[in-house]
Amino acid sequence: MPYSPSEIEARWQKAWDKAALFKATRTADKPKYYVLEMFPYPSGRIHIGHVRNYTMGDVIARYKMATGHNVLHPMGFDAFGMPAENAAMAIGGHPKTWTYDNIDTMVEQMKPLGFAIDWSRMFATCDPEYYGQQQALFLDFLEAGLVYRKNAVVNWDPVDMTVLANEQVIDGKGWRSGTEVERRELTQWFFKISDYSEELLDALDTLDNWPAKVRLMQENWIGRSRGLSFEFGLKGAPDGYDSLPVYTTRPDTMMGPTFAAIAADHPLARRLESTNPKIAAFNEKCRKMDTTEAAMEKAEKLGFDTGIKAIHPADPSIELPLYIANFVLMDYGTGAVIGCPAHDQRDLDFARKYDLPVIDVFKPLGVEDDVEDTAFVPPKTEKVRYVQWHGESGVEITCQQAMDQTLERYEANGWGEAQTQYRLRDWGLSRQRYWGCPIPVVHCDDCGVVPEKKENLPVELPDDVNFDIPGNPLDRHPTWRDTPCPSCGKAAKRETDTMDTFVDSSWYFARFTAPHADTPTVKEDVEYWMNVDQYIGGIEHAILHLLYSRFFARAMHITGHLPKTAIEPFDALFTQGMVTHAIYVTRDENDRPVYHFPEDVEVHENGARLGATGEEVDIIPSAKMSKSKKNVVDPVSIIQQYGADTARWFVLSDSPPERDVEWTASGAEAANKHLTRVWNLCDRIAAMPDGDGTGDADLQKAMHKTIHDVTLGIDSFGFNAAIAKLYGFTATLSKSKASKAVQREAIMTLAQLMAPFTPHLSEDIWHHQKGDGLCAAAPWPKADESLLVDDTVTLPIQINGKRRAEIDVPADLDKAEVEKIALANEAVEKALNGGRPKKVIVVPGRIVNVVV
RNA sequence: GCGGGCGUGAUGGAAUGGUAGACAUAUCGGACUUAAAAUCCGAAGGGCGUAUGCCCGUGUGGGUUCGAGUCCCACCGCCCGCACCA
Repeated sequence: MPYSPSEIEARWQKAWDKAALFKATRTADKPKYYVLEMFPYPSGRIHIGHVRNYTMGDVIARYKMATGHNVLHPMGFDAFGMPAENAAMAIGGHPKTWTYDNIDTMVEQMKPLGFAIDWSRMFATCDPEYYGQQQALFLDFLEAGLVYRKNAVVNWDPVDMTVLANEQVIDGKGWRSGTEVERRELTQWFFKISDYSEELLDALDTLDNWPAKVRLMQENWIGRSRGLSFEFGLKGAPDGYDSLPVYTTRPDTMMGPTFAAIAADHPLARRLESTNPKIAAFNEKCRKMDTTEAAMEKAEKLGFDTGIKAIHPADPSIELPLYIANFVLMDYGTGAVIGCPAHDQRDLDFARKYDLPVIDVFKPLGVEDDVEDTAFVPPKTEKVRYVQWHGESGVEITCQQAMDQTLERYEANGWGEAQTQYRLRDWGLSRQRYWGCPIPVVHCDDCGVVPEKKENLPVELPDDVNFDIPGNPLDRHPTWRDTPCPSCGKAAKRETDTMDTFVDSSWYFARFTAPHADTPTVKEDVEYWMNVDQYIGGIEHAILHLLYSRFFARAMHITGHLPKTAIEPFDALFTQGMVTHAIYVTRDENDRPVYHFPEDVEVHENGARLGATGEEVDIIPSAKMSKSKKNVVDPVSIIQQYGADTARWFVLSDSPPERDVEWTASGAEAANKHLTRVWNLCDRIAAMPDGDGTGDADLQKAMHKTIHDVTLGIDSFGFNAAIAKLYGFTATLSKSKASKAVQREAIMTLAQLMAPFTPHLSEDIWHHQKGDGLCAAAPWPKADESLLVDDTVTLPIQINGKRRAEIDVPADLDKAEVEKIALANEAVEKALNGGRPKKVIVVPGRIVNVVV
């Protein structure tokens, strides 16, 4: 019988369904295991990257089932967000229809992959059942003081009359209108995540099973710094502005500042613009800038001299010019900075541009040169010579020591005080858009901002909206806004802002434990299933999503929705790589790139050409898949061509899971060949006559080594390495002359070890070999430790670190004996040339190095 | 600009500081076949050499070590994030 995946896969998926194998249930007799992949956005079709991501989770889920766990492996959709509205604007229709149609399509595409998912728990964040509970959480957070309102800046498109997301702002212009974007201040809702800066930072140390790089990125993002908080006296400022609070992380530079600067949105700058048209014009210019940090950092540094003088707190004779500058951010620190050009590149560029003096505070040891074009910014632990040191010169200490001593001195003299600051800002959750979770509050003329009553939840989105006119359809809906005030009952207006979609994804993992409950969570269920034992997702979520979720878990604990043990919701995190694909490109007459689908290209020995015209094609290897570059691989056609098992096997086979893997047709072909080989092998063994037993011991030994290696591989996310071992064992088995019973045991073990990757093929082999029950429900094989050790080992002998010979020695031979044998080796004797070795290093079981 | 990461044969990659290149692709050779495909077996980092073998080799330059792809420093290139993309 030929290997026929389409038939096999459908059959066994039905069998698993019937046995309800993947339904997550709470029982007392087994430990639980919760494995979760970051849920997808319903963009339309599944992507080969999804296949890889969910296969990784599925390997873990199936492995944990086989090792005796109650496994929770759910799937859902992160379904609110801009693309649905954009689609509604571009092609008509309704975001809701577009979203749910996409979800249906994607579920239909995912099911044939045979994932061990409990589909009964599926939900989308745009289900009123889900977002109604999210509104309940919001109300609890509000009551607990975790949410507040303040003014904040948004990107405003003056032509489309709408708020733009950062990604909709391209080079400072609106993506549709092409007009210059303005900054506009709106009153918006914020989560008090900054109150938890210290805790979120300190608790990173407990996340042992998170990648170190993610913890480091979060640490830097939260950004704890110890610095000096002080006030400049102001000379020539308007009444009521006598002093200016400033914070600096480099107190030692207080000995060399040459200017001070404030943000264009600083209250003082706003006060000045009301009477000075030039300042008003400058501030206006600053406000037209992109609001992203990257854009601010890259933009040309601009300043406006206000004419006001800032008086140095430690020495009133120092008067610094006060600028308004576009690189100072109002929402970090106090919105005012001290400029020390010699030791900050940005300050130096600014000083050179506006002809400000540059005062060296310290110099490298043994160097006299003054700072010219490059600021001197050594690591804080480096010892330098302070040429400006509280009136002295020539003090040699580290910057850190200088900062500490300066802080002490400033505090002692009452010039300022030491302060710990965090870079982390509060999380603004208001979005001026339709397709999101409505913020459940009401604005009443008499009572102000009033929370909606819980019994009135969910506050559902109205369906009768259209997107012909830009702006938020909730704002112009004729009736939706009208509602009685929950407090006094008078006519009032609903909040029309919706929530950031990051809110939706900040607690879905908890909701999966009781997805259809009429409270956000259910005590017994969260207590049983939380925490997520293994979370899997892209590195692009290293900061925002993961930090927001950590905050949310704390907030949910405070409001009684999560146990204390779940405030760090993800015990282990794994960040997986992308699936990439070569891009095929030719150039048109204007040298612009023209992209081609892989199926239109014929790859030949030294390149590729277009099938239709024979034109040579440039190959850009291993690029991120994108529709516009035509290098997207459709999982549906791969499954039709080769079957789900091949797709699953291949996406994990060639690269370590944390790295990108390039999809190649030849690689998929090879994976398919291998599965066919295993299938044929099963057939052959079933049909073979009983042998004489030669090689039984060798095959058993190889089998137990493979069990050991594959188990280790799965446990440590070494899926590609585990697959390499499975290739090796398949080759061993196919050449084996062992007896039928031993070969049968070997092929069944191979099927089991492959089952997390290729569950359908494994199930079929299991069935053919008459295994008990379902392979997916069979207990994981155990390696016999006694068969894992070899009696003899081959040791390489190095002479001066270069390999020159090999010796075979008993594995348990002691060091002195090994050294004796090594020194008697021909190559070693030749190198020694009758002399004695300077040193002999013997690493048991590893290597011998003779130094001559 | 700031923060984080990555860089190994023709290609994807393997390698607790211990024989660099496992496994796979592409390539080449052989078996089978009238032939091709499929399948099976085998070769293979580069250079020199009939060969035992010798030299070189993990982005570049330096350092630590008996020993470095792995650790440290600097540089180059690419990727991710930068708070309203999901």
